[in-house]
Amino acid sequence: MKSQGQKRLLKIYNRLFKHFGPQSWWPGETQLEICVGAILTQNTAWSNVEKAISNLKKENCMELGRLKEIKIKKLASLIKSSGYFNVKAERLKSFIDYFANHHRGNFKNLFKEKPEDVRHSLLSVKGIGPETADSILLYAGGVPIFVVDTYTKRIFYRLSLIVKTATYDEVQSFFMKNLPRKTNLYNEYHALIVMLGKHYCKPNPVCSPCPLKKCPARKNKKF
DNA sequence: TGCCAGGCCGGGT
DNA sequence: ACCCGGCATGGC
Repeated sequence: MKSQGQKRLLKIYNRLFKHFGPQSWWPGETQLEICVGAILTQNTAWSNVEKAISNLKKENCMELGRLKEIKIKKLASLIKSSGYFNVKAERLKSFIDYFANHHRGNFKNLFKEKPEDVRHSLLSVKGIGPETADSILLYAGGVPIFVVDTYTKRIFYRLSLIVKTATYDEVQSFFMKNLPRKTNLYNEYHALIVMLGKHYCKPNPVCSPCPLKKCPARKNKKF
């Protein structure tokens, strides 16, 4: 027996999927690249991250050994376009150190632990918070865990499905309680939410062509 | 031009 | 336990 919440979330998903088509995330070729991208895109437009990733590749630095050796200043200069380049260089380094030291730089080793344990240890790495950890779990590890971001909160608050003050964990469990635990569904759903958010769901609600017709922000209501 | 972008940390209350 | 400033580039 499906609850109202379950039906509503699936309906929204279907509408977004129909509108935008399959997203086939993550936009990265390797598991390492997904992790790097997840850190670089923190509070940053993906277009800025792309340049940084292309710089890293150009210097053959999208590779564990090189990332271990590279000096922090050099790394920062390569990822400049992604913003916060000093903190992000530190964060990349702390992830790389953790990954190399605890898992011998092998993703099979990382993901063979229980997902809760992987999440917990990722969160203990300085610079990796819940969204980055969950992005790594879902998109690099194929773990069925729902990724929450600012768009998710904004959109589903406007749809009155969550409260304004809902925490990351609260929003995540709302989705996971109301959706089947399917990696592919979570993968596409989050990607579609980002797509919607980028193009239609700005902080200042002026969203007339938004495919979610029930969203009150279409009428420029204040939130 | 100011606002915004696929967060997170650390210090202060 | 919350709250807030700091971190920074690039696109519109």
